[in-house]
Amino acid sequence: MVTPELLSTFPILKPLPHETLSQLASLSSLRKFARRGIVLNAGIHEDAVCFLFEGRLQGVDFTIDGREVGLYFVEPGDFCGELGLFDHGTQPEYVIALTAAVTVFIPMDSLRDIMLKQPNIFKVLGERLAARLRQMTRQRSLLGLPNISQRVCCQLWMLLSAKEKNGQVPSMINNPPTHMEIAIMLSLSRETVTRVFQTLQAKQIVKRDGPACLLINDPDTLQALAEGKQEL
Amino acid sequence: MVTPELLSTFPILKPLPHETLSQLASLSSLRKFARRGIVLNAGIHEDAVCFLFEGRLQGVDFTIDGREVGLYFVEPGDFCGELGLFDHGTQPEYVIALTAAVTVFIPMDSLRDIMLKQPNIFKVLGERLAARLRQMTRQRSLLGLPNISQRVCCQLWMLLSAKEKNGQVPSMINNPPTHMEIAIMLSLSRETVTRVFQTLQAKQIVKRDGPACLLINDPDTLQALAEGKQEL
DNA sequence: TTGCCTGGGTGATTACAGTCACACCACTCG
DNA sequence: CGAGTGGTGTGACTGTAATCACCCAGGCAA
Repeated sequence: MVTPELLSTFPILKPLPHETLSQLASLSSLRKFARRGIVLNAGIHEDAVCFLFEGRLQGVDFTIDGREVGLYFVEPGDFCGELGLFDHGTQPEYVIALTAAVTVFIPMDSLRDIMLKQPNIFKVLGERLAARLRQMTRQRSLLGLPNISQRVCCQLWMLLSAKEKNGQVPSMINNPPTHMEIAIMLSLSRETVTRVFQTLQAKQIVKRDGPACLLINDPDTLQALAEGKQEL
Repeated sequence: MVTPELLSTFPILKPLPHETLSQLASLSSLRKFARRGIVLNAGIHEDAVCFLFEGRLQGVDFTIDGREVGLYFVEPGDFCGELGLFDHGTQPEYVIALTAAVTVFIPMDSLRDIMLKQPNIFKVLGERLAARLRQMTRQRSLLGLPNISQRVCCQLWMLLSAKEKNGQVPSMINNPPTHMEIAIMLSLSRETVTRVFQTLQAKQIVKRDGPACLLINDPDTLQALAEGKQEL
């Protein structure tokens, strides 16, 4: 079902010897999810790490009063649910499928064994953890912004890749998050996000190009807005 | 200046052989900070990890518009600035002293060497990173709460130790954060925090016991408020 | 003693984001 | 085909937290 070749498409597993990959592959399982499917459950000991092959996932938490909170996105080639590798703890947040998704579940125990034996893998996993922490810190400081349109613009700006920021390629966001998804990432209401987008479109700063693409016409202005140098 | 004995008071360093500790100690330096002193700078490659011996530190970030954002506290025996150990990156957030503080700075390179040689230390550091990630996730979901008093109560609840929550010891918070410090952790204004505290005091749920201690008279009600089961 | 600073307390005012209520459009799936 | 659904667009209304302005008490230094 899962081949070593499939596993080696994931950057983090690529350096592993073929033999190890074969072994891992035999233990892993391919799992598909429909849109809105629950990939990982919060609060329980998930026994596998989830590698994303196709689609888009999102880590979400819920406040005590049941409100959804968006934490991060998972893109193809990336993985999630790895925290238990380090501390044997429970999965801290839910992971849901934003689109139909194809994933590979690799048993956590096996992966942990490999990680402890292969310092380079351990190292890469540590780096990943560090990166996630950095990302959360950035996201947290976003939430501190009192100006709401700035918050939205900042989030939009963070969704752009480094390349696009340099103007090396025309800026666009493929399969952009829905207004609702942006809203829960920023602790805003959906309507508020819609209204900000309306203004951005009216000012020709962004433009919808079909439902699956958002063109950023004027990245410079967007950046200025994100940095609070300009008012919307 | 720094003795191996001093280093071994830190739980994470305790398991290290005396020889290693001596070596580390000779490379480390003792640094004292006044209240409001900057312990670690954001955005630069800090070349040491900071271990806290006495006092209380706080990780803070700043939004683009200069607003302060409280991230986490560091208590004696704990450390901060360890992210670079994993990814050689820059320090993501500032760390400032909330009170006068005594710290030991251990060079990051030496610590990284030790960590890579001693898997058990690597493991503990990984656990720490995981714990911080979990804590940030909890804090993030706090910020999603639309009801402001609930947010404050939830934060207060998180500041209580597990023991105190079980009612094994009388609940109190020593050297509680100032209203301002709570405000920046929750993205609120100082006045709003004060008003919530006023209400809590009027309802005998909490009580000031001098400037250095906050008594929690009624932990159960506090918990109910934090969980939104009760309105303030 | 007199400042001076920090932390806390309080009212009046106001901006503004949430909420609710709809309408609209593009789908897809029986 | 129509029904249903998910994403979006918009107005009216309202609650509420930020802001501003001020006061007070305690600690500390000169």
